[in-house]
Amino acid sequence: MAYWLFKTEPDTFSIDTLKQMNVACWEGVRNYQARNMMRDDVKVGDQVFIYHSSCKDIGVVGVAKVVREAYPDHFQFDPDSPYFDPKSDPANPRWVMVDIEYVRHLRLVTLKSIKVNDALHEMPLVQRGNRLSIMPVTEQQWQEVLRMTGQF
DNA sequence: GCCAACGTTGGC
DNA sequence: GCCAACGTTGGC
Repeated sequence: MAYWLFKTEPDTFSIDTLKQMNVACWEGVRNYQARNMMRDDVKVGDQVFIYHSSCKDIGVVGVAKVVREAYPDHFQFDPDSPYFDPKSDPANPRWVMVDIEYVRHLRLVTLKSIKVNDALHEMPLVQRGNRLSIMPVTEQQWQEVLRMTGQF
């Protein structure tokens, strides 16, 4: 079982929305590196940190788990969707999504606190210029973030 | 709102 | 294949 971190802007989709829906598809990833990880490496049962970006309280806010592996993201074919990609061929879809299920909220672990934690300085999240919306998390990093919540 | 960093696009 | 222009991300 692997660990991941998924970024989301809470104004668009938050951990609270995920809790309400219980299971949600993770649509709208339009970056090849992130897509390749979703397509090849994200497996049912993997655990996911939900991270809020571009907002007041930036950081890790909860946990989800993967319940369905990569399948075509249908929003790429919807001209009314912000995720529409006119260059994607329906016979060979360019973008995929996975489904995740809500597990729990966490006490906010801020980006600021992650940045100053030596045990976490190798997380792609805090590496210079990183903009990946989906990234792997090691077992040690996962445990350290959970520890930082003070809940475990 | 600003802007640094980075990915993508398209002309050549 | 190069690279300048452009668009996006995302913290501040």
